[in-house]
Parts: sequence; structure tokens; C-alpha cells
Amino acid sequence: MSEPRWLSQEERSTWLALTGLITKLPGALDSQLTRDAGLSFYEYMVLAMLAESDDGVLRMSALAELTNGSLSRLSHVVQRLERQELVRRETCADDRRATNAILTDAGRTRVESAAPGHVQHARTLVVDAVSAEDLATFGRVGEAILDRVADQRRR
Amino acid sequence: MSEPRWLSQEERSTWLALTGLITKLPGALDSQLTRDAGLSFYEYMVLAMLAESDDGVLRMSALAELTNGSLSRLSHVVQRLERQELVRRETCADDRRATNAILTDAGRTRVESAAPGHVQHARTLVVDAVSAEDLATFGRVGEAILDRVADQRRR
DNA sequence: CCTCTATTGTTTACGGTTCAAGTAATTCTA
DNA sequence: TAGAATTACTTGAACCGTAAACAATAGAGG
Repeated sequence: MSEPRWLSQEERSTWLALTGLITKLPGALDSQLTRDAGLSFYEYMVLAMLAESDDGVLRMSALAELTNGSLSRLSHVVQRLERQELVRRETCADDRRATNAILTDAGRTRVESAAPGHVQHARTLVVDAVSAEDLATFGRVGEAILDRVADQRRR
Repeated sequence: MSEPRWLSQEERSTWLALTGLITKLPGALDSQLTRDAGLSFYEYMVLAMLAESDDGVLRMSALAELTNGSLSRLSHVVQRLERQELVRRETCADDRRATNAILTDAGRTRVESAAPGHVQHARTLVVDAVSAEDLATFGRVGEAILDRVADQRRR
């Protein structure tokens, strides 16, 4: 292999900022949520995506997609949420391979009580930390990166 | 608590892009590195930071800082790297509480062979995915967020 | 129909991370 | 200068995520 194109100083510092983000931010989100609501960030996402769906029902595969998780991870997490009776599962009538995850009343109560603190934290750490314009650019770049990651995954 | 300020549609999509990033990117980096070099991303970072230091020597606490990891995590990882003889440890002469992590020749060889592929992957997924200007903005925003996270941590 | 393949999800085993506790050296304080 | 507090790191246990194997259903092709 020929000598690779190394990163310029500015590229490198951006790259390090991103790697810093992906290693530190998950912990920051988890600790606020576990402290204030007894949920991991991923658990919160599962409940939140269910709550935002019309009737609190989503297929496992759809839920995995929405939460950016693998089906296996989701399966484990839903099992734990089921033990706390925040979610229940039933096999889908249309397609008996599929499973619906269903938000219980207790589950809805729990997310709704967790949401304000979480949103506030998202504001403090991110949304209110920069100008609206920079934030928009940041979001677009993030989406471009996610597209690349998805491409990679597909091969 | 009063009704929180919910996120606007654009803020929300940026937030979701960021959460997508922090849940998917680590796996993408890990899989390239383990496939091509038998290292996790964090292990790579440890070796890379050592290789970039003058003499391949850094205190554990400095290394933890540079790699965005906890001292505990680093300690476990260095223990594993030590078993593969990529790194060794010795207590620091100046301050006998401290430990120096030292890159071995085998360790240096390993990072150097892993680096080109990793940098190429960083380019494909991130650096070459957007314009230089957007990338710079992205980096600045990332750093601003990291500052907020660090503030949070200090309380 | 009937088989073969693809889809959907679960489960088990394993490895890694975190958290809490422990150890040892150093610095501060009275 | 003794004792207390702090710093620096390690360790063990509990927990979580991933990967691989498995099971069940659906669809497609002959």
C-alpha cells in the first residue's frame, strides 16, 4: 500500500473532537438519565420512540432502526424493560415472525417524567451550546457521516 | 418543574443525528480496526498516543486524558496490551505513585501497520465526506460540546 | 404444492466497561 | 512531624453489548 494521505492539523483536531465525543457523550447522557430517571440512554430512546409512535406500538425491527441499535441489543433491552413492566411484547398478527413492542401505561408515565430533564440536558450540552447556524451545519455533517457509516455496513 | 422548552424540528433532527453518531460510529471504527489490525478503537488510541509522544512513554493519567478514557478502563486495556507485549509498565521514578506506560517495539510496529487503514477509514467516513469548511465548523461545535461535557463532569 | 432462501427475532457465550473498594505514595496541616 | 487528606493507580464483581448459532415464519421459484 502506498503512503496514505495523513490528516492535516485541522483535520486531525476535528477528528479527535469527534472521537472524544463518541467516547464521552454516551457516559454523560447515561449518567444524567440513570441519576434522574433510572434509565440508560438507550432504554430512554426505546421508550421515547414508542411514545412518539401513534399507539405506542412498533415492530422490533423498526424500533431497532429508530434507536440505532442492533436487533440483538434491542432484544436484550426490551427483555429488561419487560421485567419492569414498562414494555410488553406480542407476536405480530400479520407476520408471525415479527414481534410488536408495546409501551405500557407505566412505561409512558416513566418516559414522560424522564423527558424534561433529558431535553434540558440535551440543550445544555449541545443545542444551546452553539449558534443555530453552526448547529444546523453540525447536524448536516452528522447526517452525511451516518450515511457513510450505513454504506459501509451494507457491503 | 415548568414545561420544558422542547426541541424544534430542526434541533431535534440534529440531536438525533448526534445520538445516531455516538451509537453507531464506535462500532464502525471497532470493526474496521479489529478486522484489519486486531485492535479495538480504544486500544488503537492508546498505542497511537504513545507512538506520538516523544519517546513512547506516558503516565497512565496523561494517557487516560488523551484517549478520553477513565483510568480504570485504561488500566484494564493496558493490562491486556501488556499480555500481548505491545506495551509495558513501570512505576515512575519521580513520583512513585505514578506508572509509566511504555510502547514496546512490537507495539510501535503494530500501530504503524494499523494507522494507514484507520486513517483511510476516517477519511472515508468523515473527513472526505464533507467540505473543508463544514468540517471545520463541525469540529468547532464538537469541541464546544466537549467543553460542556467536561463542565458537567466537574460538578 | 414443495422446497429453498430470506426475514425476523431470540438466546447463549464471551469480552469489555464501569463502579466501588482497595492499596500505596505523597502532600498538606496543625 | 504525626496524622489526615489527596493523588495515582489497580482490582474484582456486576452489568451490558456483540457475535454467532438457533428457531420460526414468509415468500419465491420450479
